[in-house]
Amino acid sequence: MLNLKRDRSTPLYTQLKNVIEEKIKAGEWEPEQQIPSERELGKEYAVSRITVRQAIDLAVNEGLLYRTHGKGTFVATPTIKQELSKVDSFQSTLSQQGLVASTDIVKAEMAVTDLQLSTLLNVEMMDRLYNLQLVGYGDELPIVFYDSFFPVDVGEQVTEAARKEKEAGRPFTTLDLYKNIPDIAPTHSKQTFESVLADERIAKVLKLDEVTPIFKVTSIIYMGERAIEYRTSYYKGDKYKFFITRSIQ
Amino acid sequence: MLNLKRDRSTPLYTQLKNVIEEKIKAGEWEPEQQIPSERELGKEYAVSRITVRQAIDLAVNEGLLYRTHGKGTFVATPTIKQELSKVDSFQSTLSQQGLVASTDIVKAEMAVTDLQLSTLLNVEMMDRLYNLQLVGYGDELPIVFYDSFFPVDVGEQVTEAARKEKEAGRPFTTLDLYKNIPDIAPTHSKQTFESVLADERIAKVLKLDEVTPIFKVTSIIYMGERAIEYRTSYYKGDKYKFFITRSIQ
DNA sequence: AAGTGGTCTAGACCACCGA
DNA sequence: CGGTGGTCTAGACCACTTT
Repeated sequence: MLNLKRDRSTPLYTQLKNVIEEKIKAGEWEPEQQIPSERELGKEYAVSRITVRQAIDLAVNEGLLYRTHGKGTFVATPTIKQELSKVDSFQSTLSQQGLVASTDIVKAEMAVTDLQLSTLLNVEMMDRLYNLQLVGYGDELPIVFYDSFFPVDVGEQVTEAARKEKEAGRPFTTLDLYKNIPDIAPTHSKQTFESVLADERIAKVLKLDEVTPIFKVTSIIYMGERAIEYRTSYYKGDKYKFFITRSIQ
Repeated sequence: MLNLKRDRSTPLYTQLKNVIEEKIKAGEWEPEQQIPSERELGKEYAVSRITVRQAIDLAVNEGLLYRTHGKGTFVATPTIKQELSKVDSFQSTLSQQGLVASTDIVKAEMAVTDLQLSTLLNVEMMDRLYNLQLVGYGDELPIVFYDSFFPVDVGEQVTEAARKEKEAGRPFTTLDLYKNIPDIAPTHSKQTFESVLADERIAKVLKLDEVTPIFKVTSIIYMGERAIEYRTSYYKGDKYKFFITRSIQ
C-alpha cells in the first residue's frame, strides 16, 4: 500500500497530505468520520509517525481535519479556515511564482518623465523613464495588470530579464526578475491598497465586460534609500485575495 | 543556560517560543537580525533540534520570525504591524485626514452558532456566539462596517467595554477595546484583503446609492493559539487606503 | 567545505479518552 | 485497560547558501 515515492522535489508529508485531501474530496472519508490513527497511516504508507504528523499538521492547518487528544483525527466539515488558507499568500504574490500561470509583456519602452515620477525616482526631468507593462494570467484568464516605471538603467536590465523569462515560458513578476539581475537587490517596498472600479483602460486589458471591483496596489520599491521602481498593479477583485499575518502590540 | 523546565503543563517548545518572543520584544534580537541556528539553540537550551523547530514554527506562524533555506532564521520586520495597526486605529487614520471620527453600536447580541464559526472559534455547537456590529463614521458619514463574532465570554466583555467608550463619546474599534480588558490580550491576527462590490446589506449600512467598490477585510484575531474573534470589515473603497512597508528577502 | 534549514527515521514516555 | 494524539530524543541525509 505504499503509493508514496521518495522524490526530493515533493516531500513525503506533502504527498501524504495530498492523498488525504483526495480521499476527502472523493468522499471516501466523510465529514466527522474518524480517519486511521497516525500509527496506522505510518504503517500503511511505510513512513514514520512524525512524517504522518507533518502531513496531518498541514491538513489541519488547511481546515481539512481536526484532532482530539485521546480520541483520534477526524474529517472537518468545510470551514472558513479552509477558505482562508486557499487565499493567495501575500509573500507568494511578492516573491514566489505562485498561482500566476503565465505572464505577457504588453509594453516595454521609454516613456516621458512626469514631474511626480521623476521626483520619486530621483532622476532629472531631461532623463527618460522606462515603462514596463505586464499581464499575469491564471488559467488563460488575465487576472492582474502591472504598470511599472523605472530609471532607464534599471528598466533596461529588468526588461532584458523579462524577455528571457518570457522566452523560457516561465511566469514572473518584476520582483522575480530582480533575482536575475546581480546589481539590483530590492530591500523593501511601500505599498498602498485600495478598492476601486475598473476604468476603461483596465477593463480592456483584463477583458472585463461589466462593472468589476479592482484591487489597486501602488508600490514603490527601494534598494536602500534609492527608489528603483514605481508600480501600479490592478488585480481582479473576484479572483484575488491578499493574506497577511501580523502581531499585535 | 537552560532556563526551560520539564513541566507537563507547558511544553518545552512553547516555553522556548516565549523566550524567543521576549528576546525580540526586549530588543535583544533586532529586526532582520539572524538568530542562532536551530542546532545552537538546541545546545543552549538543552533540547533537541526538533523541539527547537517546533518553537520556531510557532514563532513563524505568528509572524515573529522567518526562515530562509541555507541562510538562517531571522527576526521579521515589525514595520508591517506598526503601519497596519495604525490603520486599525480608526481615530488616528481619520483625524490625519481632518475628519471627525465616531463609532456607533449597531447590534450587540447573542447569535446562533453556525458550524463554521464554532469550529473556528473552538466552541461547542450548543454554545452560543456573541455578535457585535459597529459602524465607524468620519464627519457624520459612515465609512466602515465591522461585523464581529466572539465566544460568549469574550463577547460580553468586549461589548461592555464598547458601551463605556460609546458613552464617553470616544471612537473605537474592537482592537481598541481589548486594551481596556485586562484578561484579553490579542497576540496576532490573520487577515485577508479583497475588493468586492457592496451588496444590499452593506449598501444600506454604509448609505450607498450607487455601485461602490468595497474593501473587505476578513480577520481572525488570536490570543496565543486561541481564536478570540472572527471579524469581517467593510471599508468604503473611495474613502480608505491601507498602507504598509515591508522588507524584501 | 562548512553551515544552514528541510526532511525523515525508530523509538520513547506522557496525558487523555472510552470500554 | 488499550488506543489515541502530544511531546521529545538522538541521530541521519539532503538541498541550499556562503566562504
